[in-house]
Amino acid sequence: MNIGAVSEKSGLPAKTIRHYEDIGLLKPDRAGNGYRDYSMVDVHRLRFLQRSRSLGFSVEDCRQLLSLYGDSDRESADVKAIANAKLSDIDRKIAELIGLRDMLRHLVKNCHGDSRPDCPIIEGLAGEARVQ
Amino acid sequence: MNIGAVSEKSGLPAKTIRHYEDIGLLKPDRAGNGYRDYSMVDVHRLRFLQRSRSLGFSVEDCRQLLSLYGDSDRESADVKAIANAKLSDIDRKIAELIGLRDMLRHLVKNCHGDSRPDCPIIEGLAGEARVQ
DNA sequence: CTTGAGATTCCCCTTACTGGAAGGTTTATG
DNA sequence: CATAAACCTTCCAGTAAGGGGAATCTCAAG
Repeated sequence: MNIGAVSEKSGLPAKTIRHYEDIGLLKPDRAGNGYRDYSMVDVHRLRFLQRSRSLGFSVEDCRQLLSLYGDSDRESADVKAIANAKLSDIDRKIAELIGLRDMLRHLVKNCHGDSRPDCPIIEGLAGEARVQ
Repeated sequence: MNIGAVSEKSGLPAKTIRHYEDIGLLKPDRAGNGYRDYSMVDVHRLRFLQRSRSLGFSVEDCRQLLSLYGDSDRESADVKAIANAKLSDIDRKIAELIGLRDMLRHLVKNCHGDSRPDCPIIEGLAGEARVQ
């Protein structure tokens, strides 16, 4: 599969896919003409990268997550530790997104017509920032 | 309030806070000694930036979100449109995080001891990528 | 009054892409 | 077959969003 098809299937620009190869996140075969030749496994890795990058995980986070199944030398205990750490991150992100969503919903609801909302949304914006 | 205190309250490094000022996301007062002097509103904006950046929103997304309450010239319909667009993004992100979490949980559960997991997790990694 | 913590600016470095040039390949068309 | 469009290659340079660290200044404590 050529890079264009993979780009479409993964939702990532070809530039980014080549970049991920440069930094060692995948190593597609090469066809006789020099074109990169991707497998479905590559597509899966790239879709995964697209998802987790857009959710705020760093490339190094993604590399760890990808190593969870890709590295057959890795010990199971190690896999579990990494996965559990990432699970905490994910739970926190979910909670924060829900907070953000509720805040925005409140803003939309209290935004009644022709002038700016007069609710004290600014405090909601900051999450649990009730410090002083 | 000096930048150190604000850094602690917002969870952002001082460097980043100055950077956000450089790109126009806030404009703290200056004390007589030249030090930046932050208000609680600044702290709220920064906490908000910290949260939404870590959730994968770009700085420009954040700028729009911040403008939802900061710009008194903005029309309400405009506010609603932006907020609703961001709400869709947030809902999608939440769904993706939940998918990621379930995938990782499955991995942890099926990771029984001393060798690499033998479940076909690689397909789970790619989300709903059942294309061919 | 000096010493250490914290502030300032400035400049360069890093991460993670992104755009564009210059050129080779494949595919569709006259 | 020719040739043009579409797609691929590498390479180099630029952007976005900070981070490191020097040189200097200021504030609080002893």
